[in-house]
Amino acid sequence: MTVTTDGLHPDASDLRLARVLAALGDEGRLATVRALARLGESDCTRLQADAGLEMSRSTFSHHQKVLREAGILHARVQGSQRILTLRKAELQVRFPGLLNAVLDAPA
Amino acid sequence: MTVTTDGLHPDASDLRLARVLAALGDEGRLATVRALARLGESDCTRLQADAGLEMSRSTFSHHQKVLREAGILHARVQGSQRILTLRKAELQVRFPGLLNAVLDAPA
DNA sequence: CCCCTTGTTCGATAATCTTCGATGTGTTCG
DNA sequence: CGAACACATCGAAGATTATCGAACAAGGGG
Repeated sequence: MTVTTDGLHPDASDLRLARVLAALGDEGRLATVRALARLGESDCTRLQADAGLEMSRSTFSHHQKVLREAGILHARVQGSQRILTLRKAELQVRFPGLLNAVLDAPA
Repeated sequence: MTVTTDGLHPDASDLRLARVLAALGDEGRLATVRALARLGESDCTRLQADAGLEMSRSTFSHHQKVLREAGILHARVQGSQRILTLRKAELQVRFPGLLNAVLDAPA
């Protein structure tokens, strides 16, 4: 059998539209997603800086968790840091055109 | 001169992405938008029923206001009722592909 | 082994959102 | 005019979310 979930990231088929939209419906999280799209991948510290977010580390961690639990980004452990990536392909399969529309939209 | 705003609906150029996404990031409001896309246009009472929303009239009015202030739908007065329509064209110009992606997405 | 860095989790507080019933406003109809 | 209808708005209660600092866990380097 194929294990499709790790308990941290929802399975691609479980992504719920309202939840994805709600996660993206916050300026800070939207900036985070845009920055991650530019960077391709990044650790948390750099991503927060690149997104221009002045908030505590714990608050950013919270927002990152919201994005992760909505299925928008993926985190993998690399040494002492977590490398974040957008789940572009899976989002495209489930909600065709959605992420691109968001990333291409004016600020 | 051209009057572009009526105080109730944001101007097309003022639509903010995060606000639009936040407005859509709620199951009830999402169902409302989907139903309105099917109906083309509708008064509030019928739209609420068609969207399958069991909530008080005042609560629906509140959600309708959130959608309107985000620039997603338009209300015009017709006699004693308000006729609601999606601002499809304006959304398409400002955020190409976004509304279609939402409407075409699986529930 | 200590310590610094990275990031999460917890507990508290503040802000925002949801929901309702009551009330108000304008419309239509008898 | 008066009742019935369609919605909006107000004010309050409850739920959810945002935010922070403190405490915690895991890695990497001296």
